[in-house]
This record gives sequence, C-alpha cells and structure tokens, in this order.
Amino acid sequence: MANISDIIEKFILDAMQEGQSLQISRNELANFFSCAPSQINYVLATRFSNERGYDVSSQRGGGGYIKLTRIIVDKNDLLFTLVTNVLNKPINYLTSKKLVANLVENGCFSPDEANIVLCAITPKALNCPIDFTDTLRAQILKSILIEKMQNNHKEGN
Amino acid sequence: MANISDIIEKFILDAMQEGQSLQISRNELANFFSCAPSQINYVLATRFSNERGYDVSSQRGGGGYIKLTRIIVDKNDLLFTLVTNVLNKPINYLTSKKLVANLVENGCFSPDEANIVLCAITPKALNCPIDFTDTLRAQILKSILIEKMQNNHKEGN
DNA sequence: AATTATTAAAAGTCAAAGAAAGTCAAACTT
DNA sequence: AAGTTTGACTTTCTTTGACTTTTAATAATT
Repeated sequence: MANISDIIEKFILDAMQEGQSLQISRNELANFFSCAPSQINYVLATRFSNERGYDVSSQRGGGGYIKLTRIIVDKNDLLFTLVTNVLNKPINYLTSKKLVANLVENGCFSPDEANIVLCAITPKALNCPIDFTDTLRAQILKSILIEKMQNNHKEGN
Repeated sequence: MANISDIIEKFILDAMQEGQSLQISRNELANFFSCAPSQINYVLATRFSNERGYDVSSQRGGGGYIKLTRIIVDKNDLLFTLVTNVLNKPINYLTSKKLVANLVENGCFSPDEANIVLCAITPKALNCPIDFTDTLRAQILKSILIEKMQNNHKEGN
C-alpha cells in the first residue's frame, strides 16, 4: 500500500461511488497528486481495464477530459466472456460471422442489428495497408459488445 | 467540459429549437461569449457542416448575418449523397457522430442501431498503428450505409 | 436625381499558439 | 523480475488574432 497508483485508484473508486460514470481532468488529477500525468494513464490501464469492468473514453484539446464508465455486472455473462477471453486477440471474418450469428440466437441482437455489425467488420470495410484487419475486427466487436452490456444493465437484463 | 465551442453549439441548437432556420450576427454572438469572431466559424465548421445536415449561408457588410438552415431530405437521397460525396474521404469521429445523429433524425436508423454504428467507429475501436483511423471510419460507414440503401430498396422505400 | 467614390461594418481565411490527453521507454522500487 | 514512476515527445482539438474580402451606408460629384 501507499504507492501512488493505489491511492489514485482508491480516490477514483471513491469519486465514482454509486455513480455509473465519472468525468475527470487528467492534468488536474495529476496535479492534485503531484505526479506525472502519464501516471494517471498507468492507473487506468492497470486498474480500470475492461477486464476489471470499466470502459474509458477521452477527449483532447481545450476542455479535454477522461471519462470512466463502469460496465460489468455479471462476470458469467456471455458478453463479458467474449470481450475478455475472445476479443482480446485478432479474429477473422468467418469466425466473427459465426460469433454474431450466435449472439442473434441468444437474443443479444436483432437480425437488423446483426446486419449492421457485420457490415462494420467486413474485410472490405476494414481493408488496411498493413496486416491489421483481424485486430480491428476484434476491437470493433469489443466496443459494440461492451456498449451492449451497459445497455442490458440499464434495462435490467 | 466547459470548452466554449460546445457551449456555443448548444446555444445555437437551442436557439434553433423547432425552427427550420436561424439567422444570427457573428459579431454579436462572439461578443456575447467574449470570444474571437472566428471562433464562431470554427463552431460552424466543426458542428454545423453539410454532412451534419446543415446549410450555412451568410452576408457581409452592414447588417450582415449568418444563416443556418436544417436540411431534411429524402432518406435514400441522403444516404446516396453521403456515400458518394462525404464518405469517399477520411472522416473524424466528431464529424461522424453528427452525421449519424443526422441519419437518426432523418429516420434512417433507430437510436439503438445508431448506437451500434457509433461503437464501431470510436477512435478506440479503430485505433491503429498507422494513421488510418479516419479512412477506416469512412470505409465502415460507407459499408453500413450502402447496405441500408439496398435494404430500403428491397422494402420499396 | 442619379451616379460614383469613400468609409465603415460585417463576415471569411488561415496559420500560430495553447490546452489537453496519449505513448513509450528509461529509471527506479520492492 | 515485476510493478511503478517519470519525463520527453506526439497527436488532437480549441482558441486567438492578424489580415482579407465583401457589402451596405454615406458622402461627393455630375
């Protein structure tokens, strides 16, 4: 204990309290704890990752911020498993097609929604000068499923 | 939070309300918010451009003004225009967010569907070792909109 | 009175400066 | 060796200001 990262983690947890999300200024926070701004990123990366149940987004430039959102409710959730165990590595189109089909069967997505998801991860849509398509596909699916989990939670599923 | 551009955007949106168009004086507005007049142009350029469903015209000289008009068009026209004139070049996240919002307003997507689309084009989801994010975003949106057009056509819309 | 010139009142443009946040690797601790 | 801390450098988005262009209003000229 008593390393700054832990203290900052505690501070953030405290600030979040019951709230579903929290918006902070990286610089202010770093200033408050007299540490390097990148220390905040370290804390976010090691303590507020998806696996731990958080989603982090941010905005640069004047009035920039970091926004933390709590996502996990049920660690046995199929979506959670997919996000943390499957989509943390590249995935090809065929496999992802099956994955999406499976999610439709499970009632996670309507056929229309699934259609949009598939369009977004098509090899053509993800065509890229470097070999990165499969990683992008995983990142995109991850992003969509995380959002889905949050929605499910809001709706009390 | 609290960056002037967002505040001005909100003010303008508010002033437009239901109205189809709004006429303002750039200098007055800049004065009201104690900012440089060109700040207004920045807001217009980044938040009220074509692809977001707005048309901006203006008049210089004494009694000059800026006039904003919401453009609402036929669904398929809109989709077609976007695919051929907007999404043939890179697009950043902010712009695409407004674009998607506009598509919802025009009835092309349900809010749930729009949510999925947005998740798929988040900077994080499209994070890439080379500078290709904005191009990928355009490709993905294109893929989704083209599919949508085809569906509309099948259903006879 | 009609036309032309002048002045002043807008709005436009563009690039530099500023304000955040992100990255990554080296140094430091335990 | 693994986990932290630090700092230099990058990227993104916003703000500011000097300069330009257009147009209306006014003044001067015929």
